[in-house]
Amino acid sequence: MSSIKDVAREAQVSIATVSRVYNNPKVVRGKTKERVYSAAEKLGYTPNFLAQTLRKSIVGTIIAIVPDVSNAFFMDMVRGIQDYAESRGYNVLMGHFNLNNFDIRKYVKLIKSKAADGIVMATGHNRHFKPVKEARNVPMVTIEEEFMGNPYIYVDNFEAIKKIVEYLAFKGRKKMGFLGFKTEEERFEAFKSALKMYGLEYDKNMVKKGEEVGKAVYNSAMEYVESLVEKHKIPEAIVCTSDVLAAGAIKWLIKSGLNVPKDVAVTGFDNIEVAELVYPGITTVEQPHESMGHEAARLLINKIEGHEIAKKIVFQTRIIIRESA
Amino acid sequence: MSSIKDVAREAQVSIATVSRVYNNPKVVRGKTKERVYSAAEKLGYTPNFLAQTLRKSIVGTIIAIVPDVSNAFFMDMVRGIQDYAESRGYNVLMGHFNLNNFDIRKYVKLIKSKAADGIVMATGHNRHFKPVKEARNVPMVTIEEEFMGNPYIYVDNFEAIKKIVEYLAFKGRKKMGFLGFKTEEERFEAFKSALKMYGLEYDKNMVKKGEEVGKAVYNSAMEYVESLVEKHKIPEAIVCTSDVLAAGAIKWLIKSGLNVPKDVAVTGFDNIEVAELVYPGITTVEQPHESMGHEAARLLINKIEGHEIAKKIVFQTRIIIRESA
DNA sequence: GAATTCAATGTAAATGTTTTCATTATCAAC
DNA sequence: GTTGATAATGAAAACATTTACATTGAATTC
Repeated sequence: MSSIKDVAREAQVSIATVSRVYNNPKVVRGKTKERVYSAAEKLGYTPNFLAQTLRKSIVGTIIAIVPDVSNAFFMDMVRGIQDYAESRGYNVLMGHFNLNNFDIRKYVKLIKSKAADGIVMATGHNRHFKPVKEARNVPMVTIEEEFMGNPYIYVDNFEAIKKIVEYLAFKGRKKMGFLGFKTEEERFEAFKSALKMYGLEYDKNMVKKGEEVGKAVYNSAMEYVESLVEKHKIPEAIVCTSDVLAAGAIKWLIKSGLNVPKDVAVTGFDNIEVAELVYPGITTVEQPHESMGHEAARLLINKIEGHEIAKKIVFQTRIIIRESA
Repeated sequence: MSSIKDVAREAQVSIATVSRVYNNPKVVRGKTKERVYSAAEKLGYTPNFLAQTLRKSIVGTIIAIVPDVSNAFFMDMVRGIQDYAESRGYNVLMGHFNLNNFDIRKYVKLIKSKAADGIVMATGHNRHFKPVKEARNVPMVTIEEEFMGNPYIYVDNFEAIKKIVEYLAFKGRKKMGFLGFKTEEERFEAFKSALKMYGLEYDKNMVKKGEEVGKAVYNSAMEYVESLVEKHKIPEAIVCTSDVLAAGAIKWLIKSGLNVPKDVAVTGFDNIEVAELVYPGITTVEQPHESMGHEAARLLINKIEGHEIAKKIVFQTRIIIRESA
């Protein structure tokens, strides 16, 4: 690989001039510029990123940490992050979160060692995650939940679930079940509180909060429906905390000879492709994943570049009505 | 940020010694090491990644380019890439591919400027992608299709589709339709060739090859089924080139009052979560996405580190039988 | 024609490391 | 107490840049 030195020699100028041609072209004479350009072309020169950033001490890379489950949800978010980062000239380094084997210090180290400037974290479990002292001064923005007092992107789960229950109640459904995961407390609380609000009875037998390890999502839905059938406790509606869960529930309900939505209405959460793809289409809560990623990246980059930024950005959800409820 | 210099001063040793403590600890005396460690601790020192790689001229970053559609397929692949890269101490930079707005030169530049060492490319469209002269000497491994003579990871589409048709024929299905995209020529050819092999008739009316721009996947399935119904040309089986297409087809078939698989059998491709999630579960071809990513990363990193590597790695597919066929 | 100004370019320091080579300290053997 | 060998450390070059400061040269003004 040829360096700036080689180009300088070839073009018969100093290295400073070559550097200027790339960083501040207007200060160098047209003719000299020409010489430099053709020398660079001839030698196939590209400025060395490492040396540049070492000198300028601005890296231009952010880390995006998402769970390592293959969910379209996170893929969309990553895309939002990436698109925006790109528009600001930043690169995105992939990080991944694994519930039973995650050490954020690995990523913090990348920041401290100047391999990257900041972190967008969307684990879905920040809340259950101990603060890490090394991460104290690392520019970080989280999605969905707060972490260590950093700015975060928030979706009003409480409001969303409330709207869903309201919709179901409005449609005349009384006995409602809940299918979610242990970590989604806010949504569960919202469910219970909404039931109360609409004068509906809460039945513990119709609730399942799974463990969420690995690919248990599908099994969780299956077990849930099986236990309902076994107990002869069939709700008139099931509120699920994700579209994947809802799809699973629908599948098993149909298999058990029940009709969705006639016998049992089912609602999801996320509005990912699956919600549209299955039959019946899933009535669900839309989360603007891509925009969330977008905003997270925007906050982070602004912070990195020293601007004052918001502490919290709240996104509105809306209900998408399809056939399942 | 404190540098190696600061630590050296604090510990009263030379910078060389500090460096050695981190890179080659056994050559420095225990007591000195102690001094250095506590100085580093006190100053919160982390070696500067940029300076390190500048000096060692080994970067330790690869770029993973995947399409920007939110498909679990690619998410799995990225995970495979990332997991393996991590195990070799490499970071993964996200790149994304957009059919009508993709310029690989952006990524090539990152390599040339030493921001990264190589590229794993999984666009699904390499074949239709013009060679780029700048990319000539860039370490690159592609997935699914060859590109510019680089090593690639291959799945035998021909064989896979053949197996699917064989299975359907074996089940007594005669009139078969095909739903895929224009770019998937190999699978289409395989379909036609397999029909011939089993003495079945090819009916142009039962074929759709969509354009595949953006999120058209779902619509494509809908239009396909609608046109079949309109023409009163209902096949006994439909071979789809992805699970998403299959799910869409199933949904619209059911909506049209047809029974899957009784009236129409439907098969997918990929074996992503959706295949398990919908009802009826989709009979499909399993592609080992994660392993493919894994192998791609392995090849690339070996190439980067100067080892001799394979030109082509072929993965075996297998049929996963569920309810839809 | 000398003085002044300004545009264009060059020199050299600085960024934070690793590593080669040279030097010094330590210790055993005679 | 020398000598020699070896272990531990230091000095400085090298990696590829950017940039503050200095220098040059030409044009402008008087």
